[in-house]
Parts: sequence; structure tokens; C-alpha cells
Amino acid sequence: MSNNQFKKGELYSFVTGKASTAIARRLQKKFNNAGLNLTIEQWSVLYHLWKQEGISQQELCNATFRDKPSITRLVDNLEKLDLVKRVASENDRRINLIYLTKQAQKLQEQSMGLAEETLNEALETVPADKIDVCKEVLQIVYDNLK
Amino acid sequence: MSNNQFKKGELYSFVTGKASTAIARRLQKKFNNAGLNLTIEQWSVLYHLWKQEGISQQELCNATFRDKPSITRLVDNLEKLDLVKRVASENDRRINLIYLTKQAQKLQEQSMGLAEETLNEALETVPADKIDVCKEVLQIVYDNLK
DNA sequence: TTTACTTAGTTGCACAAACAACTATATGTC
DNA sequence: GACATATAGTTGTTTGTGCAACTAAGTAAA
Repeated sequence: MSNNQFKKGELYSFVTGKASTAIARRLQKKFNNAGLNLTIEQWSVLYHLWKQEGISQQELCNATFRDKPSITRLVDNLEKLDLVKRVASENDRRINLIYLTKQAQKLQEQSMGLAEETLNEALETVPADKIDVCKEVLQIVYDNLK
Repeated sequence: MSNNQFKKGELYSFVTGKASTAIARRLQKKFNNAGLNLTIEQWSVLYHLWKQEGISQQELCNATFRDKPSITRLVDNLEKLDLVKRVASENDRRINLIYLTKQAQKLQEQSMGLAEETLNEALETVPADKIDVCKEVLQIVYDNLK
């Protein structure tokens, strides 16, 4: 069917995720400037734990689209930063349930504020209906490939 | 002005680039299956060299949105794979001009074909006008943040 | 021409991703 | 219960990114 929207020059940005890379860099800078000692990847794990803590590493894999080794190491580093704790499940000894520390709970409001701020800067001047179309397309892309 | 399009659940995908990550993974798999021993990042450098070779590492930085150390190492690895050569500029001894080897020239058609194929799979079922809006929004995002 | 400044590229370090191979625990079947 | 199989998580290796600090080479001004 060849959806031939993509002449050469346009192919590149889609594959490399120019826009999302720019967003992530901007947010990382905001974290650094605010003295938050936190990577975007670590934040993305906390993001899901703020919604619901006490979930397994496997559930974090599914939520963050990462493989198991990536989550193992992110949880390692978050534990070193004293932001999460691994707690072995009572029912199933294979499973680690991940809980937030008090310190991590304190980070939620500030970091989510910076993330929202970043997106507002990114989408300044973009009309709401176009944002909606864009979100829709990106969701379809993900669904087509997952 | 608070472009409040972003409730919590939607914020995440934008920051993490879910869609572009999925595209890159799919393309990497296609490279692997085709026996192309090439990372997406290496391909993204070749991509610009196929358009114009003999450019400097700094120009590759600008073209690929990477910093100098990243390009240094990508060129290192491409050199090890015998896909590019560094040639010191005659006029300015600080500059390395990057040239493609014959082997790299052979990769262009096949890898670009796989990239196009990937995008067609990603955008299957997405109407052309929506793709256009999406491209437009992503470009604005990039311009707003760069 | 000596000094200061700028630009191009490299190196070291910490962090992260993808893959393969591994351990430990659980489950299902005979 | 003993076996095979599946699932959860870890470790090793290669590759890439971002930052800071560095070297080498070019430029400009005294």
C-alpha cells in the first residue's frame, strides 16, 4: 500500500525522534538547574510508582517499555539514591515489589511541575486541535509497531 | 499561557518518545534480520554522508543533533567497521573530513529501503493529512526547544 | 610576535539500552 | 515427588549519550 508520505528528508526526524529527544534534553536541564539529582529515565520509573507503588519490576518493564535488565539497573540506581526500596513479595519469592521512600514522595510535585512546564514550552504556539491529531498519530504508530 | 493539553497520562509518552523508540527498535530488528551489522545511530550518520560526504565531524554534529564526543565515537566505530575514513583537511588541520568507503556506499539502498518500509508499517492506516499535521507539530516542538 | 581567544576534535566518567546467558522460584504433569 | 517448563530478576558485554576537561590548531589584537 506504500504510504508514500516520506521523501528522504523527512524520514530522518521520524526515526531519530528529534522532537522527543529535544523534550527530554530540556527537561533534564530543568532538573539539573533545580538541583534535582535525577535522570529522565529514573524520573520515568518514579512517574509510574507515583501512580501506584508496590508493583513488580516486570510491571515496571511493561509500563516504561523497557526490558528487564534496564529496569534492574534503573532500580539499582534509584535504590542507591535512596528513592525506592525493593521488597520481596510474600506470595512469590521471585518478585520484587518496588516502594517509594519519603524522599521520593517529596520529588513528585516539583518534577511533575517541571515536566508540564517543558511540554508547555514545547507546544507553545501549537493549536490544541493539532496537538490532538499529533497525539493520535503517535499512538497509532506505537500500536502498529508494538 | 499554559497550553493545558497535557493531563498526566499523556505527558509520559511525549517525554519518553514512545513512538520514535518503537520505530527505531523495529528498524534495528530489520537491520539485524537482514544481516546488516549496523546500529541505528551509525546509520543516522551514514544517512547524512550519503547525502554529502567529505563533511567535518562538526557538521555531522549539527546534522544529527549530537554533541562532539558522540560523533567522535560514532566515527570511531564506523571506522572500525571500515565504513568511513577520516581525512585531515588541507586548509585547516583541526578538521577531519569524513568520507565513505565503497562498502558503505553499498549499504545505502538496502538500509534506506528498510527505513522506508519501517515507516510505512508505522504509518499504515494513518491518513496523509494527519501525518502532515503530526510532522508539522513535531517540527514546531523541535524549533521551540532547540 | 607574543598573548588571548576561539574552534575542532578527543578522552574520562557516569548513566542507560539491547541482547544473551544465567540463577532462583513457581507451576503443571506424569 | 520428579520432571520439564515458564516466569522474575541479575550479570556481562557492546554501544551510545551527556557533561567536563583536555589538546591541537587557527585567528585576532597588542
